[in-house]
Amino acid sequence: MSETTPALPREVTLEVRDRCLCFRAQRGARALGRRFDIALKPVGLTNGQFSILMSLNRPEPPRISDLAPFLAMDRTTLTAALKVLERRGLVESAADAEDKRGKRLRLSPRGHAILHEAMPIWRREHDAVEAALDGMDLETLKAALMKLGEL
Amino acid sequence: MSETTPALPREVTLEVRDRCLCFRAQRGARALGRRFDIALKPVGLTNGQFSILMSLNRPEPPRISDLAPFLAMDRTTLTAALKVLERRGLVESAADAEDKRGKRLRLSPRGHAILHEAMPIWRREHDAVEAALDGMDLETLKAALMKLGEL
DNA sequence: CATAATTAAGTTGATATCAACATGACCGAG
DNA sequence: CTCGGTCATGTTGATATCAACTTAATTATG
Repeated sequence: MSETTPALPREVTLEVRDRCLCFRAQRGARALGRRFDIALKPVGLTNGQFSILMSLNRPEPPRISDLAPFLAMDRTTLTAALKVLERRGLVESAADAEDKRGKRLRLSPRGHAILHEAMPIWRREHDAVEAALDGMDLETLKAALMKLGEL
Repeated sequence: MSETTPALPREVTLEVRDRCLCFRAQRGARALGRRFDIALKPVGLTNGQFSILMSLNRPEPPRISDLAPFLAMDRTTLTAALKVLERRGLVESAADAEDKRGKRLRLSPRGHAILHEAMPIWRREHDAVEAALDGMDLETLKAALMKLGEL
């Protein structure tokens, strides 16, 4: 006993700091999410709500379990998020006629309207972010992030 | 009143789907975080806890407000996360001798030990993720994510 | 058709995230 | 020295995140 644990060498920490994609992804996602949260605040949406509402704009109303993999989001997280959006009247849900286990989700008129309001903000903010990434290869970034989302 | 809101055109949704970095970053970060959470479970750490502990391994014990910008994390989020790590005895804190407002954070011996245990897992997992990104330009990805974290 | 396996959702409990607000410590101007 | 501004941190309330468990409906098997 009383065996002294050696301190984790500083070089190991620097190896992680230099390589870790997970850390960088969390960090970048937090910062970007915060930025869009602030920008979208005037219309009363968070970046996540904006993405969820946008993903509901489909010809065929999706079910929760269709959306979860698309958003790479846990199904139960989505359930909780939708509860808020339904309460606010932005999303409507109805039991699937074909399969009573399922639930079909669609944008309400107010849901459409709020997205309309949000679009100019999204465009302005997105342009600003792209400008800040000045010169970096956007296509590589987008492709890599999509790939990560499919892990 | 009763002015019918036009549905958000499908093309607008497709524009967002095609371009939105925020959506892709959240999605990728969720998937990647989940993956590391699962891999690190045997040692009892989440990806975020791993990153926080790792960022504490510095010659000079940092304060909360030094770490928050480094992690691009809200200060109060960090406070909450540290509470858990302190409770588990992985992190120790002490009031800054020079400035009693501040608090210096450092890894306990158990904190060092758990990082030791986590390292082989992190290496294996990170190698696997890099392999899955097969051929994509890692340096561009890392640089872009760092840049996003500084927004 | 009856029962087992599967599938879609919901619930619970723990942590994560952040804005808004509150407290106490430091510091500079007068 | 003291008062006003700033700084470091903490607290609260709302939502986000996910694993584990539960319920109800469907499907597959014998």
